[in-house]
Parts: sequence; structure tokens; C-alpha cells
Amino acid sequence: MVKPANRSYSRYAREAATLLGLMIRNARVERGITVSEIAERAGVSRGLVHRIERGEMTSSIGASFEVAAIVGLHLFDSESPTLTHYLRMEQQKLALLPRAVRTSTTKVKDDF
Amino acid sequence: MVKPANRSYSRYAREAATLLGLMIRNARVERGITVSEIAERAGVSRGLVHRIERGEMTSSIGASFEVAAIVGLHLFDSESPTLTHYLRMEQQKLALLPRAVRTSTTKVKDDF
DNA sequence: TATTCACGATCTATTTATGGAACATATAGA
DNA sequence: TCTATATGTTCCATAAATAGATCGTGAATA
Repeated sequence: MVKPANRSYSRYAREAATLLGLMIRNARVERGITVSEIAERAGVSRGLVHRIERGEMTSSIGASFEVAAIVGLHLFDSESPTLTHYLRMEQQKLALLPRAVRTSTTKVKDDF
Repeated sequence: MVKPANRSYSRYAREAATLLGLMIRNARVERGITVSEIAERAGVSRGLVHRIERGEMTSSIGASFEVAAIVGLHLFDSESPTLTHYLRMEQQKLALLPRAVRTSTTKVKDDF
């Protein structure tokens, strides 16, 4: 039996979703695009676009980022040299590290 | 009857999810935290954390942002003065605008 | 080598998100 | 006012995400 969930989220996570939704809505309104048009282009329902703009935690990353792209919001864009560079760096860093960093694992405590 | 989905995503959306996952994984490894520990703290399963780090499009915004917060990743943080300011600005801008901007709606074409 | 631990992947039952329809409200213009 | 359009909301069937278990692999240490 699967636990009935009833999730709770940190303030950060909620704020991040709220802000992403606001940015999307703002970009959409500024461009004069309707929710329906966004939904059609993204291949999702009007209700889902609405929930994404409200910053609800249940919408999928895929739908949210797709909608963000359609309204012209480029948070992690490949057009951004900084982020593209960062992406390469991230991949390299992970490639260099062993899959599990055993030594540090036991040392780290709840210091964040 | 609901359409069987079979979604496709834009390159931007896929890259954004991939980068977010990489950033999460990198932050986690740097801090020497295990996937299991992240999962426990976020209240999600180990498999879901794994999928989030892989940048799969199906994971929820809530779970992804929660995991990001736990590994210390602050993309849209309230600690970030810029983003906090932006958040306020977004809310004000939307408050000023009417719910639907009829005039511009009909003018805008697929010019982006 | 044997052991331990973390990661990665797959499968199934169940929870959950989503689509689609319906209805209400608001805005702008005829 | 009447009409048309956009947004916001609710409900329900179902498609999809998730939890949990299981198994395998690799890496580090004894």
C-alpha cells in the first residue's frame, strides 16, 4: 500500500514555483497571447497552463518548461553562454568524480 | 476519452530540465549527500530523485524544487535580492494590467 | 576475496495529475 | 444592452507519475 502522500513543501520550493508561474504569466500577457493559445502550442490543456501560472506544485517539469519556452522565457537557455558553459562544466565535473564519494559522505552533517 | 499523450518537448524544455538535473546532482555530490538521504528529506522515493537528476520531463515541479532546495540550490531564492525584487515587480505589473489585454491580442502574430 | 554501500534500472499496485467538459465572471466592443 | 472572448473554477474518468520492492553493478575497505 502506498502512503497517501499529503505532501508538504519548503518555503523555497513554493516560492520558486510561484515565481516561475508569475514570470510565465507576465511574459504571456506582455506578448498578448491567450492561455488557450499557449495550451494548444504546448499540447496541454488550458487548465494545466492555468495551474502552471498559479505556481501549483503538481504540474510536471516538462509541461512547465515547455510553456515557459513558448512564452519566450529562457531561464536555462542554450542561447545563454553562461549557462551553456555551466552545463559543460557540470558534465565534466561529474565525469571526473567517482560515482560515490565515500570519504566525504560520512563527514558531512546537517550543516546547511 | 483522453488522448494517450505521447508528448514531445522542445529542445529548450529538454535542455532546461537536463541542466536543472545536473545542477542538482552536482550540488549533491559536492556536499557528499546520498540520493537516499535526499529522498528521505524530501519525502519522495529514491527512484524519483534519480529521475529528477536525470532531467526526466515527468517529475513534478514540487518534487524537483524541493530536492533543489535540499541540496542547497537556490535558483529562485528569496535570499536573492534580484529575484525577490523581480517577484514584487511581477505581481505589481500583473495587478496593473486588466485580466485580458484585448487590443494587443488580435495584433500579435507568430513573430517569435 | 568478501563485505558494505551507493547508484542504476525494472516491475507492479496505487496514488495522482491531467484532459475535457461544463459553468461563471469579467472585459471590450458593436 | 447584447455579443464575443478570455479567464477562472469545479467535476470526473483515465492516463500517467510515484512508491516500494527487487536485482544488478561498481567502488572502497577490511
